[in-house]
Amino acid sequence: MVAPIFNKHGYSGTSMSDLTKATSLTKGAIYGNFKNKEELAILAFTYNVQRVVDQIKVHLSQTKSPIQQLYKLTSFYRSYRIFTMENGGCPVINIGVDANHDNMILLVKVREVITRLQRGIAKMILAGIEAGEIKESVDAEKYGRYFFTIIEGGVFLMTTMDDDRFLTESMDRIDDIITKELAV
Amino acid sequence: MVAPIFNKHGYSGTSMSDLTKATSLTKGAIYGNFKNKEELAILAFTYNVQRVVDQIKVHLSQTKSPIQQLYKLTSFYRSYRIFTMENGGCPVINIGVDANHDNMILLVKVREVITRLQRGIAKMILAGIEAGEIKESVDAEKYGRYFFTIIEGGVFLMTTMDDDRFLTESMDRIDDIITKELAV
DNA sequence: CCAGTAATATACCAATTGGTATAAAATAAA
DNA sequence: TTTATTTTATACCAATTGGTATATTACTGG
Repeated sequence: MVAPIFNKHGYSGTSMSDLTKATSLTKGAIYGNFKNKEELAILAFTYNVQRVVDQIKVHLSQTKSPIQQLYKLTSFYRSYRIFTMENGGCPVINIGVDANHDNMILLVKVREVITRLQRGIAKMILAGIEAGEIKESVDAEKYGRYFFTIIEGGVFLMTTMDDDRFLTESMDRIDDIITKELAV
Repeated sequence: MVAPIFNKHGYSGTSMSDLTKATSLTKGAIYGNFKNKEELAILAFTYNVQRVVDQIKVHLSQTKSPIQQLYKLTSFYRSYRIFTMENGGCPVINIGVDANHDNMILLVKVREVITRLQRGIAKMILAGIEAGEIKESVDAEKYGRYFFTIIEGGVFLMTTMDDDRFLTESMDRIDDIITKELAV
C-alpha cells in the first residue's frame, strides 16, 4: 500500500505523513512495526520487484522451450505498461535513479535485481544453446546485457514520454534479434 | 554550480540550504535573483542539457557526412561517462524520473529534450538518405526512437551499475546497425 | 471477568523546510 | 561626495520533517 508512493515520489519525496494518510495508520502503528522510513522504502522496493518477477515467471512458465521463453519475456514487457501505470513506474528505474547518489543500501538492492534479471536472460540463452535451439557461438552474457539495455531504455522512454511505441517497437526489435541472430 | 546538486538529488532531495552551502551565497542573494526553488531546478536542468547538446554538436561538426555523423554520435556517448561522473548523472534520465509524478513543468521540459534529441537522430538519417548514403527504405523516425532507446538504456545501466560495458557495447551495436541496416 | 501483553493513538520533540521582511552593504548616478 | 538604487545578509516565519515517549486501546490466556 505504501509501495506505489515510494515508487512514484522516491525516498526524500515521500514523507511519513504521506504514508499515514495513504494507509490511514498512525505514526505509532507504523513505527511499532517498522524501524524507520528507510526500512519501509526497502520493503516497498522489494515488494514491487517481487510483483514484477512473479509476473515474469507466469509468462515464462507457459513454455518449456528456452527460445520460446525469450519470446515470452518480450511478450511480458509488451504488457508492462499496465504495471507501471498501476504502481507508479518501473521500480528498477525509479529507485535506481532515486537511490543513486543518496542511498547506498537501496542502490545495492537495485543492482542485485538488475544483475538477477540480466543473468536470467543469459541463462535462458544458455539453456537455448544446450537445447540446440540457439547457436553455440552466441555470447549469452553479452546478449543478456544488450536485451536488458533495450528493455530498460524502452521502459524509461515509454514511461517518461507516455508513448507505448518506445517499448513495443523495442520488443519487436528483440524478437527480431532472437529470430535472426540467436536461433539456429 | 547548483546544477549537479539538483541532478544528483532531485527536486525534493535538494534543499535551499544545500544550495546556499554549495554556492556560499545567502538566501537573500538567491531569492533576489530567482523566483523560487522550482525556477532554479528548471534552470539547472536546461543548463545541464545545454552542456550535453553543445558537446554533441562539437562531435557532429567533425564531419559533413550524415552517416559519419551518426558514428560520431555513438562516439560521443562512448565518452558520456565523464559527463555523468562530473555532473551527477544524465539530466534526461535523472530529471525525467524525478519529475514524472511530481512536477509537470519539468516533465514537459524533459519531454521536449527527448523529442529534440530523438528527432535529431531521425534528421541525420533523413539527410543520409538525401545524400544517398542511407537506404531509402529506412524509417528514419523509427530508427531515431530505437537508437535513442538503446542510448538511454545504456546510459541508465552504465550509471546505475557503474559498469562501462552497458554503454560501450550498446554503442557497438548501434554502429553495427548503421553499417548493416542503414548504409546503402 | 480479569490481568498481562501486544498493538495503536496522541502529543510532543528538536531540527529543518521553503520563503519573506527588513536591515545592511555595495554600486551607480549626480 | 552625496544620493539613489540595486544587491546581499540577517533574522525571522509558520509549516513540516523524521522520530519518540507515553497514554490508550485491543487482544490474549487463565
